[in-house]
This record gives sequence, structure tokens and C-alpha cells, in this order.
Amino acid sequence: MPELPEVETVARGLSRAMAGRIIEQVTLNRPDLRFPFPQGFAQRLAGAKIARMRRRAKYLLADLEPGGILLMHLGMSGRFDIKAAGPAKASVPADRQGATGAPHDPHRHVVFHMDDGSEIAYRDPRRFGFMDLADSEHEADHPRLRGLGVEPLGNALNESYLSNAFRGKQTSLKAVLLDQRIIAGLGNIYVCEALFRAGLSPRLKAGAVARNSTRARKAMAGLVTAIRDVLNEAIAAGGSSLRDYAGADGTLGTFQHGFEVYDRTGKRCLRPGCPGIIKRIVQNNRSSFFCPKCQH
DNA sequence: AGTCGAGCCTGCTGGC
DNA sequence: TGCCAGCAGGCTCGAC
Repeated sequence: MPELPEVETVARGLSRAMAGRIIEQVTLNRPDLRFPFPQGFAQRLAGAKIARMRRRAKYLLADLEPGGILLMHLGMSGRFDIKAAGPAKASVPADRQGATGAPHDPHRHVVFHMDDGSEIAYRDPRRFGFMDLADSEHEADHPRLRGLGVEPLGNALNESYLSNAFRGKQTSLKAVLLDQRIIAGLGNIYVCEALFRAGLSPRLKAGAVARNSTRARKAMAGLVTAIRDVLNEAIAAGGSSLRDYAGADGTLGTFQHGFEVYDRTGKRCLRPGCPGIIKRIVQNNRSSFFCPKCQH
């Protein structure tokens, strides 16, 4: 359930651990995650060098040399555990590791064995994550990447883009902001937080905020700012650590302490002087948290 | 075409 | 204490 700030944090952690190194071997402990691994997945990765690790929306992309892209999505509960190279590893034969007391972890689905002796393991209890391979030259045509909207931290997200995207839509602001075809990378937490900062109700119809009035334009500009601010602050804090999420190096993000509405049902609104109580409603089968007093 | 609900999985929490 | 319903950061598919 990592959203953009968490995926960005993981990408940076994985970059430190994997970029410039060669994958010696890949162990697959099951044939699928959410989807089956592509044909020859492990074989095609073995021997490849990871030139660069980056993020697109909530996807992790590893550029391989001599070619190809390893595409990974963390789903709801995916995370990476990095085990640095160390002398202890070599001294314990593989067939004795069980006897040394290391508990078997049924959720370590994929292990990347790097040429420096380190191991990067992918854990995902709920298995909503997935991995795939893409062609370097046709990245934008990959079924998972094709159709993704703009990056919320890029210049493409601005008032006029959002106005065009929202115009005429009968759907709620909440649903439209979660739509990855419009803005790619926002999830439930940061949409709730951004709407709070912008003072906009999640129940507003998107089309109503895209009208050509001074008030609507001001709301739209405020929303763009709120989205950028909340994401940037979350990235700076290393993401939000809830339940299953941790950064790739095992460190925990701290932005969950900065939530103003998410998971704060029944608590006081944090806006100074506001007597509002945070409310939870369900929209499109997802929880929305907001302050009825200051979000209109 | 746009919108909504169900489903994929496992694990944790809160209420009885 | 124990059990079970409800809920979880995402995404896709099918039905209207």
C-alpha cells in the first residue's frame, strides 16, 4: 500500500543496494505473485547489471544492462529486505541454515542474489504486488505503464491540466484523484491529506471544481499545491510506516505522525480554532477521512 | 464512456 | 481469553 512517497523511498534504498551491481541469480519461491512471473523471468535477470533504479507512479523500474527493464509493484504489503554481504553468510552452509534457528518465512517470494554477496528479498504477505519485464525501447507501451497519468511532482501537473481532466466529471473529487490515468501515484492516504489541506470535501463533484469561476480556479490551484506539498513532505520523512511498510534499508518513515485526517476518525480537527471532528465515510469502497467543518 | 462494486490475499484489531 | 467480523496504503475486471 505504499503510495508514491513510500515507493520513492524504496527506490532510493534499492538504488543504494543494487545500482551498478550485477544480479548473479534470482530465486523464485513460488510461480506467481498477483500475476504469474513472465516466462524465463529468473533466467533473463541472471547476469544482468542494474544500471539504474527509478520510480514511475507506484512502480519501481530497474534499467538493466545490456537491456530490458525489471518492473516491480509493491501492491498493498510488498517490501524489500536487504541483507548486506557478510562473512557469517558464507560460514553457514545452506543446508544447515534451518537448523541454526532461522525461521522459515513463507512470504519471502523473490530473492535477488547480487555479485557483492548481498541478498535483496521481496516479501509480500498479501501478494497483491507483481513483477514483470519490459523492453527498454517500448517502456511506454507496457500494459501496466501505458495510460498512466502525469507525475504529481512534475511540471505536467498544474491547474489547467487538472481543470481539463476534471471538467464535466460527475464523479467525486476523491475518486478522480485516485484514478491513476489522471494523476499517477496518489493513493488513499495522500488524497485524503491533500483534500484536507486544500479545504475541499472528498464528496465534491470533480466537475464542480473545474468550473470557470474565480472561486473554482482558486480551489484548483490550492489543490495542486496541496498535492505537491504533502507528497514532498512525506518523501522528506521517508514515507509513512503503517503495518507492512518499511523502507528498503529497514528504516521506518515517520510521516504517519504528520497525518491530519487519515485514520483519525472521531478526533479533533487539527486546524487551529476548528471545532470539527474528523469523519470517516466510504466512497468507491475506500475510506475517506475529512473534517466536515473545514472541507467544503 | 463513465462509474461502481466485487474480488484478489493474508494479517491485525476491536468488539463481543 | 478467544473468536470473528471488519478493515487495510492497489489494481483489475465485469456489469450496468
